[in-house]
Amino acid sequence: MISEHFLQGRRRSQLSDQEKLAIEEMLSPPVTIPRRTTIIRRGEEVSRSTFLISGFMCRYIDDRNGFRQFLSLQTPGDFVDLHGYPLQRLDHEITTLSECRVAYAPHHKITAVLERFPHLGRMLWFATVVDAALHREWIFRLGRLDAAGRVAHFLCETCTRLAAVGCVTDGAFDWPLIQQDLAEATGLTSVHVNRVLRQLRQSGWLDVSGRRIAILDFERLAALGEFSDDYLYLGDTPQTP
Amino acid sequence: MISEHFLQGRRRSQLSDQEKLAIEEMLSPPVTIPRRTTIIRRGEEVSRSTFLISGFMCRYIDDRNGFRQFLSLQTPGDFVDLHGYPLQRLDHEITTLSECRVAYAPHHKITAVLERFPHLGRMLWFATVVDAALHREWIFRLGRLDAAGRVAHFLCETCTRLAAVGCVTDGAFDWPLIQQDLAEATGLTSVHVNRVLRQLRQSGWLDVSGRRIAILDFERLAALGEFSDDYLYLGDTPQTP
DNA sequence: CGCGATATTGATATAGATCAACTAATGTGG
DNA sequence: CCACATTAGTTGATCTATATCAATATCGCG
Repeated sequence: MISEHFLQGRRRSQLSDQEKLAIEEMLSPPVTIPRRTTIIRRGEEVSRSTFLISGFMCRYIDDRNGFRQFLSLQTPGDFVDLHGYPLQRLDHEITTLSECRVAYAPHHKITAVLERFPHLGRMLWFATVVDAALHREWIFRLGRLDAAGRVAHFLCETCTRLAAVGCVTDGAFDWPLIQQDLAEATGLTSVHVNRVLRQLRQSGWLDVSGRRIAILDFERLAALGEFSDDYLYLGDTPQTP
Repeated sequence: MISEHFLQGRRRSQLSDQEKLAIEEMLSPPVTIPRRTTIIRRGEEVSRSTFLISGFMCRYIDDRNGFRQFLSLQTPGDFVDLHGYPLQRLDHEITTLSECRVAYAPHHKITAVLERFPHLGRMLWFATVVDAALHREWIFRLGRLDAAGRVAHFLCETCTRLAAVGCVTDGAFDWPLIQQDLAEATGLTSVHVNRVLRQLRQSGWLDVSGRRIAILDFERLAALGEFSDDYLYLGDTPQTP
């Protein structure tokens, strides 16, 4: 099942078998996109949304001088631009960081499905407001944490999200981001990210080798980054209205 | 009409008279809240959402040491915590900055109304994803702009939003925020905000007097803050699906 | 009028940026 | 499979924007 990771670890259990099937039916056959490919540009009108099956993507905004600010890291199971369905025009770019497997949901199909399954509409709405909750935590991270805290917080968040979709083994996960990407996510320079990583490595809290990261001391990283996973809305299953 | 400013300047024209009436009916009678009153705390379960009729509110997250990061400034016509409807538990605090007039929408009433008016559901969804678009721009602002740019961008955004609901005359609007608030919105200290404001005042781009702000040179401020209003989704009225 | 809250200014400290090599990987065509 | 090119990572030296600390001035209100 293509969308098996959608809302996994959140309220997926509230989806009926019929609804899960309906999601599958609104998705096109999966396609593969090479790494570092931009699939949406700011200002673009969109008529379909992208579901990420495997790989990493990110959303970002470029400033006047081409400096880039990441807005989100997208991991398997994310409906990357579901907000494009109500918005119809996007205010940011989207690009692949690794080779990605995706399936598209044409907006007219979403509309058709939601007419038959109104409750599924609330679940999709829920997915977009969780996305906004992540944005809020990013604002906090950039506004109030120092360099080490930002990196730690970002890694804790990513690890927790990846764990929820089964992409973490023994605290380690694939990591296609280069240090420049980390810098663009945390509002730092790549030079400073490099120094922060060294510090975390030397403390024995982290291991970054090649294209993989191992979190060795999650507790300490979480303390450093003032991370708590409540804003991810994992694990709880109150009824979606 | 209590909710006359809801989605004003956006897709309000798509609301039928019946739908506008339905919104009115899901709102409780307006109440007044004194300035600097916290109405929601992080982690709190919510069973109603708050519509802001007049006054200013803000959402924020406190860090471990009580330092505060604003996540948003809420202006008249905002459905401040509509995302609480699908989320059911909030990940941030909400407080009034000035005396505010609000009306509450109990979630069970929203549910009832949406059953009768599915299209209204898409409009509410649209309102929450626009809110997320603002969050994204705040991430950009904090991650990529310097102090003066952040202040300028924030003021341009606020002025544009207030203008859309008719709260700006001759570039001037009420301003209950103290410099400490501006600092908490822009990730700076109040001392530095003070210096940036002086600079903008001396350049003749701005006039801050008492509890009012006048934007004297919007163009230059917008250039300084790399502001463009596209992410506010004003003025266009593509059909909400 | 007087007191607490807010704004302003100056002096000094510092986290992180910038600039500039240099090294280590990774990839590629012959 | 090697030679070379390209990309990514690392380190040191220096600079600068903003924080911090501290004092004073002004505002708004009871």
